[in-house]
Amino acid sequence: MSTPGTVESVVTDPKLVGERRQQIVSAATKLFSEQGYYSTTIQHIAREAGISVGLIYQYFRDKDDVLFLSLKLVLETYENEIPAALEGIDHPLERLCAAIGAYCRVVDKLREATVLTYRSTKSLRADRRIFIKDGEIRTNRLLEACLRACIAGGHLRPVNDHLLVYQYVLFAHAWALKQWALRDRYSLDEYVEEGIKLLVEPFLTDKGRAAMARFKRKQRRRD
Amino acid sequence: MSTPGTVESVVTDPKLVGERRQQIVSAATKLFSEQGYYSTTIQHIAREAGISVGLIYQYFRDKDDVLFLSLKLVLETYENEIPAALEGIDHPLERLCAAIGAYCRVVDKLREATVLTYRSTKSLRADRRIFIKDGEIRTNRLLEACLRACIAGGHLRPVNDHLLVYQYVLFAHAWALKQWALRDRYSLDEYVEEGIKLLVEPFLTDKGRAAMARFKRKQRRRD
DNA sequence: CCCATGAATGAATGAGCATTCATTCATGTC
DNA sequence: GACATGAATGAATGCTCATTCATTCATGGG
Repeated sequence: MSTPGTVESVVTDPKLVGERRQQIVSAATKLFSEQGYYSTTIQHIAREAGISVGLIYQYFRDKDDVLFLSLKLVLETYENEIPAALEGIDHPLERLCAAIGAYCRVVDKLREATVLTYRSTKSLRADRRIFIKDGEIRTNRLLEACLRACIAGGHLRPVNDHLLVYQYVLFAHAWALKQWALRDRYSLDEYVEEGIKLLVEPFLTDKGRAAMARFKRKQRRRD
Repeated sequence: MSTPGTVESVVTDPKLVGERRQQIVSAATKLFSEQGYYSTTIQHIAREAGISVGLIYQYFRDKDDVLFLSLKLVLETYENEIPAALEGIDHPLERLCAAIGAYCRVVDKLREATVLTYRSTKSLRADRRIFIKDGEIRTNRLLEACLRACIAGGHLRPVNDHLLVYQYVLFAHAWALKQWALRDRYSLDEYVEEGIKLLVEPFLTDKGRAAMARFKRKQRRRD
């Protein structure tokens, strides 16, 4: 029982389980994000979700389970939305920029919850912590693939792709982590644009620079 | 009473206060880092420090106070060690690289405690949280000054210095935050070197590139 | 209409832990 | 050596939760 990625429920109807858990996790994520894991009580969560305390224990074994599914949901959103944003984009460079932009936009949407992953991953049981980290690695790979394609296509000069991807990730996360310092200096779009100037453009080859200029013109026409 | 940056003590002898607090904070930092703030009890801290529970309350008003001084110590270490590492270095570029290297080295030394600042700053009372953030801003300014000097001296081309400094900070913090992913790929020195390749070298002017080459030769001779 | 089954409730339990404080200890002073 | 002062102790207090479970509610089939 209790494989790392799974959470057990007393209730059997899968549809109901899905709905109730969604309801509980959504309330929990809000409260965990605002006040942290330990300051949030099961009674708070129940009130916020509009259900009784006991009901939570019909759908989760314990509080750790609730945190786990909350964090898992955040990571899954990353894993879903970034590929979705790349849909239909062909040029490697454009894909890379889109991926960075998408990452930042997801972080923006899940600002509080992203901070939560930094604050609370360590509060999880060890096996689940690893599970969550794997999710992060999977997301990184999405970016890494975009970056590698740019290098392979000769649009970016060869660089330490592994580390550069980390910089992209950190750049996106910073939008949530350092919100207090960035918020009143940049809009989200400006932030992304400046990020690309710092973390993509310096590595462009001549070929890449030409392609990039084309996109920028195209984009300006779209605005 | 209780100005944000101060902590009150029942004990009056300043020397004793300094020693005991050091002893308590050191134990607390260790435990907070390992298990988090809420899972660490005052009784744990007392045992780890080899003193009684009651004594902690002679030197700290409450548990929040202990966390606060722990975090404050980390920030102060940053603020002290980075300038110390720049001592006697004149060339702006060399200062910038030294500052980045020093930052990474402090993070390495305080690896667990640095993670703690991310996990637990929000557990502090609001006014103290601001105090801690100010400390971070002050540290950033150290780096910003180095970076600006490089630009002013024509060694780096003009860039968004504010954001680039954040990338430096994140790069250093990542050494602690993403330890599990970086540890077995890079030694600390390699990490710093690769960081400079990604976050400094791309912005070098011709003049800067020449200067950089000189330092590298000098450094190789030193090894 | 009567049961059986699964869902939902929320008061009660009990463990854990921050904080207090009555007491003891160490020292310096006269 | 008696006293005063400040340090140190750790058992006791009281509060805050996670978790349980006896009970109630809703439904659907017979």
